[in-house]
Amino acid sequence: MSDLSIRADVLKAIADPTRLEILEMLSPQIRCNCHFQEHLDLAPNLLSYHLKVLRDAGLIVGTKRGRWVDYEMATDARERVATALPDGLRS
Amino acid sequence: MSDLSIRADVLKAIADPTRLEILEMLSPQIRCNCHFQEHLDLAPNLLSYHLKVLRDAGLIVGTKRGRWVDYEMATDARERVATALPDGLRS
DNA sequence: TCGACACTTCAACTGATCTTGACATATTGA
DNA sequence: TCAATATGTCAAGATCAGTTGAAGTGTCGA
Repeated sequence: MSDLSIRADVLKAIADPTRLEILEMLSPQIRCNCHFQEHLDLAPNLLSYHLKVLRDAGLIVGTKRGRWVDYEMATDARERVATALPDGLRS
Repeated sequence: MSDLSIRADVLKAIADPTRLEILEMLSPQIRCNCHFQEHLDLAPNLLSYHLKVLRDAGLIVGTKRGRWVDYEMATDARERVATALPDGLRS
């Protein structure tokens, strides 16, 4: 996997309206899956899919708590995104 | 078109290895299409397609110069991307 | 231990995006 | 003007991501 592909994958993970909304909700709070469920008119399995894309990209981390899962932004999420962006577009 | 979709579209435009490479080449130089042609082992029409995606997203601007086209980063490209990013991931 | 609940995984479908090849346009130099 | 060059457009096919419904896993309380 080339460096460029990895960077593209991180950006692809963010480049979706639903996932943008999830990420907004996680800045800077920790949220349980059920919170998204309530606010995002989305089938539970579809929500699970989008969370998995964000997890796989290393942008969020999920922690099981009983029968729930809490999600939070990964500590290096911001850095990951900054690295993925092309030089001239980093703010 | 919702705000989230627009933001997602800007990010989608960047979220591709070829287009990331094009954007790198444009930071901060102006390049003619032929420059990409030389450095990006890509069919000319395919290159044209990727440049169009970036143009449509408002991230680059093309200027005809004789039979060539010069491309440069749009002046507000950085701002566009910063706006598209979710709150917690802006650097 | 059983059923309900929260969440995830899987396989199939659909629509979007990427890629290709053929063709179109516009500019330059012979 | 004509051929060559640089770039762009179009339509078709291939590939990938999002969505759906059904089935699976693990946890809790009765």
